Amino acid sequence: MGRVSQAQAAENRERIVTTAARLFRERGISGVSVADVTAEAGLTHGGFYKHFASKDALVAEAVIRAFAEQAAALGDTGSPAALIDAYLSAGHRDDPGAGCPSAGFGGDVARSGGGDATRRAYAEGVEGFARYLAGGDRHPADGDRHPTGGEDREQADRGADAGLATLSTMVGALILSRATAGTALSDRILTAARESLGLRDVNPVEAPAAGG
Amino acid sequence: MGRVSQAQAAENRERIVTTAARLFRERGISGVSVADVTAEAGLTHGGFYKHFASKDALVAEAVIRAFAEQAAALGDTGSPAALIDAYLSAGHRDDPGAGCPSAGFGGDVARSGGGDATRRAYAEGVEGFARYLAGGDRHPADGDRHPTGGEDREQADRGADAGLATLSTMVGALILSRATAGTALSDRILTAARESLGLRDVNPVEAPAAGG
DNA sequence: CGAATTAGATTATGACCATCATCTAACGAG
DNA sequence: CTCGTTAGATGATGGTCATAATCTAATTCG
Repeated sequence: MGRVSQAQAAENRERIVTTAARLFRERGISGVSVADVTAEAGLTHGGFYKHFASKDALVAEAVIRAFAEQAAALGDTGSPAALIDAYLSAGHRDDPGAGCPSAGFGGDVARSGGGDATRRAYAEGVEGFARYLAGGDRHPADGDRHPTGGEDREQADRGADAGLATLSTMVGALILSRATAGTALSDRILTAARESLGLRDVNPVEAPAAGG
Repeated sequence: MGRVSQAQAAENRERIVTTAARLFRERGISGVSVADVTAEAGLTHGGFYKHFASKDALVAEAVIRAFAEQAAALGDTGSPAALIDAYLSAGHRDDPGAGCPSAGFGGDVARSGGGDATRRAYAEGVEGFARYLAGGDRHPADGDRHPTGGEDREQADRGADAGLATLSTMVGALILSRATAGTALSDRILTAARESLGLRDVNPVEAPAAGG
């Protein structure tokens, strides 16, 4: 139809980004069309290019949004162990649309899906999440910079690298368990990764979905 | 043009599968058309359906082929440490077409790309590779069955789970490093995973491409 | 040698896609 | 109240895709 209030337009744009962040993680970037996103957001595809310059521009914003959602959810999680517990769960495996963007976008971004802005946003998000996993006190949404001073740089880097290794295990296990979902192997992968990361398997694989 | 000898036809089919196994890993399953594959194999897309029932059927065969190639290459590699060394290298990161199928097909298979036969082939390949990583003496191409007897089942499962955790770290690091290629983070991910898996970093990230 | 077979080329089909031009009606500034 | 602005709908464009029918010529078998 015709026009809509600025507030309504902003809300519509917001809904497009949020919907895209979910759909792209669920079905992959190339598996979701602009029409899919706008339809799911309750619009037609016509007005899309009044809001975004291209599909790639939306992808970049969706990646940023997904990492922001994850960062916000991380604040709610208690210990690192609790995070890993939720991350390596059947719930998280079965709900990629609300799940970890590092895992959900990884394969597509590797094939340069979404363009350069997307790649940069993704790398920043991964680095922030790894820093959080390393026990860094910095909020993961703070960006991609190291502590400016060189004082405890070595210490920070050591921690960051431990975070990157932990993240690799988590992302790899999640992707493998998703790709083998429905087989016995899928649960075994989650359990193996949980034990490898120090979770004595109190409550095995079943657990609620992780925010990221 | 017209017809071709049975030997030539078999060779053409073979080349289609081999080409597909490479292209799908490089650009993703949905990023490669039937015409792309046949053209790269030196044919036109017309005769494709004389060889395969559908694109999905080709995908399933390509997955099987990729895992078979990997299994063959594993025989050449020396120690497990040497394998991990080659796996978590810049060369492997930058050559996905010849690289690990567990990582290369993971994202696409998770979204049910390729159909059920593909998913089954993928799960078998992953399990075989994990068993190899666990130090299992069984050749990874042998399939997906556990030792039939229950005698050392627990021992075997413990080893298998260790293999699954190691594989998760390797696959996750490879995918993350590919998605962040071109940034400093990419190399740091590989290094962190190497150290986490017990490789004292004699020769850092540079190394020849891995067969798997 | 001759006929049935069939690999591969040509061409067509129907579906989908990103992007854009155009239309229209409501919003918001004056 | 009025009119320029613009969100969003409609519809078109040019492209790509998987799949398939048809045609051809070479091969292989009798």
